[in-house]
Amino acid sequence: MSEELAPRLDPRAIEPALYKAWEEGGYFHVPASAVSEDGREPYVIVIPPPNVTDRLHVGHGLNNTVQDVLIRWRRMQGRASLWVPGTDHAGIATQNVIERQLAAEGLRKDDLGREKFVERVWEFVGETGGTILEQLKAIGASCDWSRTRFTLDDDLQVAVREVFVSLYEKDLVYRGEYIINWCPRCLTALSNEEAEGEETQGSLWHLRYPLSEAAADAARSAAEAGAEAIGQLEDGRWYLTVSTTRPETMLGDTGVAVYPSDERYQALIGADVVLPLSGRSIPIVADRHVDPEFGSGMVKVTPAHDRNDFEIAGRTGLELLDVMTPDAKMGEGAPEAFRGLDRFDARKAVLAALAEEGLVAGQEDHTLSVPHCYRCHTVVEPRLSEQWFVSMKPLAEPALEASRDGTITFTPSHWKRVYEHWMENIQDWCISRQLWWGHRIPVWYCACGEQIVARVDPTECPKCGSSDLEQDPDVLDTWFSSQLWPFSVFGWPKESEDLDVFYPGHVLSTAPEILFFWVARMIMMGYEFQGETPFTQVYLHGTVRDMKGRKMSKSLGNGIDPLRVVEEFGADAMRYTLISQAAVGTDISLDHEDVESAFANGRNFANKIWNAGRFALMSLGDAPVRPIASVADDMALEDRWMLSRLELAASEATRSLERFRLHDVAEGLYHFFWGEICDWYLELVKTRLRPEADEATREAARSTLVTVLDQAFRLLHPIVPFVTAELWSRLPWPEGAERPEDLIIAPWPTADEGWRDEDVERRMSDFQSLIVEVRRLRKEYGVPDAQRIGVHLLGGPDGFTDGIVGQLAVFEQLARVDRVEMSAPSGVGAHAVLPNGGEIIIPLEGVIDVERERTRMRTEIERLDGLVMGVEKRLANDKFVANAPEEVVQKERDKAAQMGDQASKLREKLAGLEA
RNA sequence: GGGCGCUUAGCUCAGCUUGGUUAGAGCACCUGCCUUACAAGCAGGGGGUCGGGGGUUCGAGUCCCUCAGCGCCCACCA
Repeated sequence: MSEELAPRLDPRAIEPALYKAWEEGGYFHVPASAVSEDGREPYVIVIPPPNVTDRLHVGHGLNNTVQDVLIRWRRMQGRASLWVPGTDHAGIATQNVIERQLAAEGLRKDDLGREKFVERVWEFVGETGGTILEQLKAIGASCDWSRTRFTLDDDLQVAVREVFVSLYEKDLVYRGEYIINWCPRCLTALSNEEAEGEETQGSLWHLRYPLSEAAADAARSAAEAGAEAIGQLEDGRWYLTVSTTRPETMLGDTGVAVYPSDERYQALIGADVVLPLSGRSIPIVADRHVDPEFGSGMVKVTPAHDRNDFEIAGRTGLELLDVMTPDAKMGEGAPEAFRGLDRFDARKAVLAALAEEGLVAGQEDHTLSVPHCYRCHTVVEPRLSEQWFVSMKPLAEPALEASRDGTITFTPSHWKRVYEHWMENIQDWCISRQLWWGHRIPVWYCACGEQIVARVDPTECPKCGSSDLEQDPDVLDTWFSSQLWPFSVFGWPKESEDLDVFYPGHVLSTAPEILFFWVARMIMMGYEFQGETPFTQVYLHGTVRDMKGRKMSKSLGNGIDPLRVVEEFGADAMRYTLISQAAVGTDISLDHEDVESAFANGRNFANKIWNAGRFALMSLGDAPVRPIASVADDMALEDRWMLSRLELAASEATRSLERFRLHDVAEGLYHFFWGEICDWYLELVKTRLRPEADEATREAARSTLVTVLDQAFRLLHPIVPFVTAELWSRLPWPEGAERPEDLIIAPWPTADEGWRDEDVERRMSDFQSLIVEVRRLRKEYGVPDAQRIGVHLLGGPDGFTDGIVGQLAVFEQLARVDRVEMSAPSGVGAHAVLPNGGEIIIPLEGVIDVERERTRMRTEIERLDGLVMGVEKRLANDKFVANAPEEVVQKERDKAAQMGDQASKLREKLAGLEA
């Protein structure tokens, strides 16, 4: 502590150097031997790998701060605390970025060809990939960087193949032609999770389909029987009515369905309909999927463009007719007049053509959920297509059980139900993607018809011996590789000490958005391939939103750049601000238009810590510090109080961390440091620390101060690592005590020193209320700050006034008092009664407005009387006394007595004033 | 259509699991202070019928029912 510290914290001056020192000190690196040889208990978090192309946004800031807080805390607890970093190749997202780049150059991906395109992506990823990991360092993330992985690394590719082939061998991966979600812009299949429904205001059109001549009699009798959906056109033809929200799909209709036992239409089952615009004859079939209560009770069936219709066709044998091209234009199967039209133009054209023929029966407003591509937001088109799927039901069983039996816990707990509901209703997962960037599907096709699914690229067909094999052109859904992340990062399927030691991990921290995409699938894969869960605690934090409650996003332009926040206010300020708002289960809102005030709280706190540390270091000086135990006899009330509060703060912080109550940890420590250490302790010991103070009392204060700051910095370190580390390293150290090498590994306070002392806390509380009351009276009567006053103290519990005598010096300083007397003053004065019954009277002849003082006292008496009355009413209630716990009743009695006492003292005083 | 969550000070939110001091915090606001750690600060203060209604209870912000408003998730009603 030789150099002067700046009066204002400059994070840029300390943060980069500290981070570098930690990294070089090897504190982030955890080899397997740390566990296997040292016997330390592991604590493992595997990072949710951000997309390689990502830049750090405030959501990452929050998620990674949460993880870092947990990792740093456990590290200080002596755990082998490992945080594995890495990035995800993010199939569609990354491919889209490159495609946009190409578009800017006037190119399309086909101009390059697959190989060149993939090369180009690798090049891009090589240049910018991992930028986000570098950015994580700026916020202080203490990852084991030596373990950084990428989901497309060679050995992770081995893992992906092993899983695909192994699932195939277990009949859990299959290929088939089904209706899948198709993005006509990305030109790829999507999983159900990747098709995000969005409430949209659309229309429901009612269309008339003419029936064949042969069905006329059946139609007439149905109409006469009251079937409203059946009618007669002007030209005499009979028609039926169907409804749709997507009229263009009618071009692909291959049937009309009714509920099997729907009496209205029994006669029509088997009859033909003449599909308008196409002129094709399509049959009326019976299928249980139809809800006879809805609409006309008749449904147009478009098997190639609707999932339900596809299933109806499967049951009834209706034809599949694809009328669209991959980019969602009307195609081959559609009547010539419509070919080449975009689906939405075709919708208008179809409606116009139908209207011309008098076949549009009506249109009504209809809100429906329209699926959009989660990457490019294009409306997803259900499409008949041959794809690879994972059969999920068998995989879900152990993953569901793990939640039910509590092996895995969710914080906040309500996500447990959401997770279980999804698992219970799980659908098969479409995993093939018509993209170039990703894990290529390890399947080869031979001209002889053989399909080869292999871990290693085959050179010849095992059936016909041909070497003319073609690999499946598709890649796997990006989540197929990220679901293996908790064990693929440790080298699986190779056996390794890392895997033995660090799997399973402990906490998975992420946003709820990817609960199904990722978290659920990791759990399933963990059970399938490791036989146990990949982690036991799932912590789902809130979303960062702007002041209007909108999610922060690039497209809305309402984001906050966390690197700018770090640059301007420091990583500590950002971390504290985010964590202090991260109450379990709630979103965080920050004002993107006023970043300074959004992070002011964190910045101010970091600065407060800095200044308190600066003051302490200056006051402590270089002289040796005595061990805390050796100064116990010389301690003042505030020293004992401070140590007692320290122990309370430590145990509360630990308890909150264990329950992921990070918001409580942050606020609790904020209050402890600012409200107790700074506002009270430092003020109380200021004079005792001066060189001219009595040696014994000075040394007791010095030892206590060093102890409390050392411990407070440890408690604060996980949240605000930089400012605490900088100050901690400069703290003088008690003689004979062992000094940890760095704050980052200093043992976490255990709060078991036996410093808690309720009597001390109560006495201190009396003393604090005395000071606050004097200050309040001074203010109330307008006594200038500079003016010293005299104070008379009366009454209070036994020992109260004696205690004050011991604290006279600080009392005089903190309350700006120059005389304290234990007697009643002769003249009038400002009067107050303390909670413990003690009375304060400040003689202020000439200053006091007697009338005002009376009014004030009357108001106070009234307030107290009201309270006492309430309490007495409760005490008079036999049921209360009988039912309430003993201590509650006792508290009420004490309260009544205490307030009654205060009131009567005021009354006495008031009488005196009035006389 | 199901499921879940939210509604507490001007703003953002704690507190509800396990009912029991006079309901808290940060920011904002008002007043006085550049008191040699800190004006990004210090000291003091104002501000809430805990969304409406009903119920259980000696006692409800907390538990139950109900209504209203907001939000999220899931779902194949054409």
